[in-house]
Amino acid sequence: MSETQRREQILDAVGRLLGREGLHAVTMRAVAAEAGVSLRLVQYYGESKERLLTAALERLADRSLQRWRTRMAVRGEGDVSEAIRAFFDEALPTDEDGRAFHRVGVSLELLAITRPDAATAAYQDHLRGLADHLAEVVGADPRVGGARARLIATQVMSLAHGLGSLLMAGNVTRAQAEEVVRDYLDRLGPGGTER
Amino acid sequence: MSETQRREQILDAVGRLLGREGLHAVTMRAVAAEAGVSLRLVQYYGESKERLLTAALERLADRSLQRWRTRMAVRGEGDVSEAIRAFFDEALPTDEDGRAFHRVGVSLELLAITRPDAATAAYQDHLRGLADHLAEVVGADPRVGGARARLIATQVMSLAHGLGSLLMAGNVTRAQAEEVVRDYLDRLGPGGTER
DNA sequence: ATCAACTTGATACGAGCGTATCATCGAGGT
DNA sequence: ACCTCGATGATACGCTCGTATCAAGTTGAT
Repeated sequence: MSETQRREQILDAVGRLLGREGLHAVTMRAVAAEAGVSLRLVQYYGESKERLLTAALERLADRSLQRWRTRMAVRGEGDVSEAIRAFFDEALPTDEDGRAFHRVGVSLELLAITRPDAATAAYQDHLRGLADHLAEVVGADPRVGGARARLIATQVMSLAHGLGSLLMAGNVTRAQAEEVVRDYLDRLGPGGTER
Repeated sequence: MSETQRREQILDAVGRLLGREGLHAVTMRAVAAEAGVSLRLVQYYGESKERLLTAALERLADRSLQRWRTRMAVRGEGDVSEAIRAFFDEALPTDEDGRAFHRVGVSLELLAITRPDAATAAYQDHLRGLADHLAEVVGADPRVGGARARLIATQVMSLAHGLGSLLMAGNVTRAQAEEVVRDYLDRLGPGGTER
């Protein structure tokens, strides 16, 4: 097995643990068991727990961004509000995959908030990448200015993040969340450009 | 020193630790040091770490809700969008207190998400209490129906939570956050009732 | 004053953590 | 064929964690 394959095998295990049980479940030994390798191998490729976590989080952030990018690319043109709706659809934790991703996100957020870590950089990179791309999609509509596209992107990301949290906590149902999104989009205007 | 004073002294120490350094910093020994008491006392009043954490989180949640309640009460009547603006003002982590509270919130969220804990109940209670009160304030306007008030409350809470995360991560500036809020309120309509 | 019940402190214990050590394996260049 | 060096496994070390234990101190009713 090649070095990069080994590395991916281990980083994937970290990702699965994060998604399934959260940050506290990620120990070197748990990663080894999840990946089906020895503890020594996790040390060998991960170097240290901090490096391992950072690498895994960067990988996950990259992946999510890329997944979102390809989804948008395949969708092609279309209404801006349609694109935003697709973003919500992708971002809200409605299935187990989405919930796992949300757990990863909250873990990363907590890490970034409470430690002057390298995780901070990973989190910021991820947010910036997402915001950039979303602003680009919104700004593709000629009726929307660049600065306004950025604002809407921030607003949409915020709403999606917060709504995701309420959804995960069981504080709102999926139907209620969808209604909130629909209402937001309605008020944004059919072209996403009103005001 | 009375029993309840002791209890508060210790729970406050937990709260300070959570706000300053996050969930991972809360150990029985760290709580003891922060409260200036012996480890044994923390055990004695906290019973166990899980109970201690749960009690501290419930206390913090209650407090924040109460603070928000009194703030709204003192404000008295006024425009609905004015009340929502005040909510954002209170909820967004713009000063160190607000940031500490946000750290507590994320800690609680992660706990609620990754463990079938008692923390889950505390988190849900807090969210529900906040949503109830916010919906009540919004619904006080005769132009807003009850169901719609609930929807707006959910939307506002989501936006505030998500925007707070972006703010904490340094992904948006305070000015940008305020602009996003202003834009949202503008689109909501002067009476908070449009559509 | 006495005794019982509750408080407080010092210390110990077992478990799990991240990390380090050391020996063995296996493939590739010479 | 040999030798070298990265890859892998088994095991150990030191630390911190939550919790338990035991003794001493304190308080209040009688």
